[in-house]
Amino acid sequence: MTTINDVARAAGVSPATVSRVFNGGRVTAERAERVRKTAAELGFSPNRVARSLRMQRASVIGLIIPDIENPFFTSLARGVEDAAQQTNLSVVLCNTDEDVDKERRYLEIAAAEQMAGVIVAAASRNRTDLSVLEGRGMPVVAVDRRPRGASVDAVMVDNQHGGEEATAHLLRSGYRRIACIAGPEGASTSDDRLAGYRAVMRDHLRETDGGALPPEYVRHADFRVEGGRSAMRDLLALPAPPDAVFVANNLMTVGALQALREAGTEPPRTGVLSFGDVPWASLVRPPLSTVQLPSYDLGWTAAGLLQERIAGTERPLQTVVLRTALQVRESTSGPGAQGGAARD
Amino acid sequence: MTTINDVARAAGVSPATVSRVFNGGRVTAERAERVRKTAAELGFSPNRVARSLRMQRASVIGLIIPDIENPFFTSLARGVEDAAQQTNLSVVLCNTDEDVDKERRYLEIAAAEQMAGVIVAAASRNRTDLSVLEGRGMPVVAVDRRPRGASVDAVMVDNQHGGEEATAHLLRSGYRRIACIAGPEGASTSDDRLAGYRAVMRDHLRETDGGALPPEYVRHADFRVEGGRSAMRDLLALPAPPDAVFVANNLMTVGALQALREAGTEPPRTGVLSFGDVPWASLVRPPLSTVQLPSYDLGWTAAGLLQERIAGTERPLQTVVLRTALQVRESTSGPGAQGGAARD
DNA sequence: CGTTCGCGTGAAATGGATTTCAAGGGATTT
DNA sequence: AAATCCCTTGAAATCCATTTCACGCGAACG
Repeated sequence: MTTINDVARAAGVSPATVSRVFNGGRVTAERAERVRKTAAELGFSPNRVARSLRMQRASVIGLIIPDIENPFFTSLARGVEDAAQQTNLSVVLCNTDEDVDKERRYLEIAAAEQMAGVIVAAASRNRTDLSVLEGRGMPVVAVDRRPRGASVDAVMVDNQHGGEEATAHLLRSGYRRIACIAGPEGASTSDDRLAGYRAVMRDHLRETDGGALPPEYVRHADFRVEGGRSAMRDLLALPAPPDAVFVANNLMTVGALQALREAGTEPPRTGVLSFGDVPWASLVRPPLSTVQLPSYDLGWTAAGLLQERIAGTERPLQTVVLRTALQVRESTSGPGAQGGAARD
Repeated sequence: MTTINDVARAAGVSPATVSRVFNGGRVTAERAERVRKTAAELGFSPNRVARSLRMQRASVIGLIIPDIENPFFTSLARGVEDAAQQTNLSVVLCNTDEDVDKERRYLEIAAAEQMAGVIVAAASRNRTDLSVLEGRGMPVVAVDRRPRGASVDAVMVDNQHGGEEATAHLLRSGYRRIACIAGPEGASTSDDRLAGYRAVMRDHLRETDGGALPPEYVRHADFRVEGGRSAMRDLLALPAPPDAVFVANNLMTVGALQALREAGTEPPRTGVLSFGDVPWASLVRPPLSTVQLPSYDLGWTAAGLLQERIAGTERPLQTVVLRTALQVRESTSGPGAQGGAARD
């Protein structure tokens, strides 16, 4: 491998000068040209490891996500990548598999590799511990979930608003007995969505004198396919089953749809509104309305904040909240569309 | 940050001894214990950057894939990751977006970061150039596609066999006019699958005196959703449209299904067999049979080969070919199942 | 004309771990 | 008792780019 010294010798200058040529130091034009030419001839590219060691910082940022197979996170990753490319930072992706231990290992690696910064979608709000990084003063941005007690910039989704939007849409479509399959209790991503659902339902019931929200209409599951499926089964087994359901994440929606199919009451007979885009939603028949998460923008924005920090800005900690967007996909929506026909 | 020197001073030994304690050198038990204790107290962990610089090799392997949003590659990534974890190598993922330039940048980064090795699913068989890595003697394993002219270990899928299996299954299910939506001409992953299709169809037609395979039954598309959709539309517009189609990758299958839905001839009226698992296939109604790609094992095997190379084995270059597995998912399969009923 | 300022330059220090080499000490062999 | 050997240990070299510091030269200024 050709080093900076080889280039220096060949060009008849000192290594310092070569370094300056590549890093914007002051060098006379004539020399700079000579160095560049020699470097090109020798196929020199600076050794990033040596540079990182000296600079105490690598030109790599870490992106730590809990589930690489969830399209939400891959789309987020694309956002980060595209934003990072603008400053010549490269992104390395680490998949924690929702495992706090695995996550800790990756956080340690990020620290030990002296990455320029880390964007982390925490595996757990309680148990994820960012102190390894904070202790070293490493720039960190949390996305989607902000670990408790962490003093970091964050980019979040307006989950409550999304929950409201989703529930309101189901009401508008004519459904009335609307249930909710929420995520794990205590997870803020789930609690906020649920709060949005509750708020809209409460208002609606008050206006229509509809009584109270049946407590059994709220189920907690684990954000996974299986959990959504069994929660939906439970709901369908109720004496007064719901005519629609707001599902708090995409994977559980897949499960809920499976349960509905088994029971033969698929949408639009039973309304389904998913929080988060269901992968390949176009394949689902009929098409499903969803609350779209701004996953790409989440990543893009987080990368932006991180780069500001890396550049050394001193602005106070910042939390950016991005809104969801309702995507209506039903051609003929509402319980009447098929339900009515079935009654004939 | 506490360094190896801090530990050495605190423990009253030389840095060399501390290094030996952590890297399996010979140190008397009593001293080793003291060093370990001091290191723990000081919270010392070796600086990976410095280590990489000295060792001329990082403890990281690069995994370069063309599309992080394709479940095939994410599953492959999981395989690599799980295998790598066993030797304390960490995996960094780079997404090339099927873009040869972006890929080249990542290859250069891998070289400059002195990664221990690279697993690459090439963006292009012709234009991907691994010489940056080969020049430095860096261990490389190709997965899924082997770039032309590269002297590297490889792990491939038995694409021809998969194509045969798929086509034979459609025949067994009772379909006769079977078309094929292949990938881009020249891509080996596509050509081999197509070859499998052709071989089985030729045999079948010969046996049944069915004449020649209509050339218009073979369409080439781009391995993407849109391509699959328009290819399927073209097929349906033929004077004698096929009654089944073998689609050469998962994304095009999604497109083909969309086109079939538009035309109202969804499976099983028109048979569909996808090469590669269709994501969330359980949502598709009715369930789809697929040729399962051993994506996870592809990754796992590649990581194994890579680790052998990293360890310095001298065995000759090796290509491992993994077989596909037909996954039958139809409950009532074949054109008669619904087609017959419709005729009544 | 002498001083100051600014700029370009190279020598050398720096970052932190690994590894070679030589030396020292204890045990074993002759 | 002397010679040999093996094992442990630390000093110092090494990996390579960046950056500080000091020097020297030419221009500008008093």
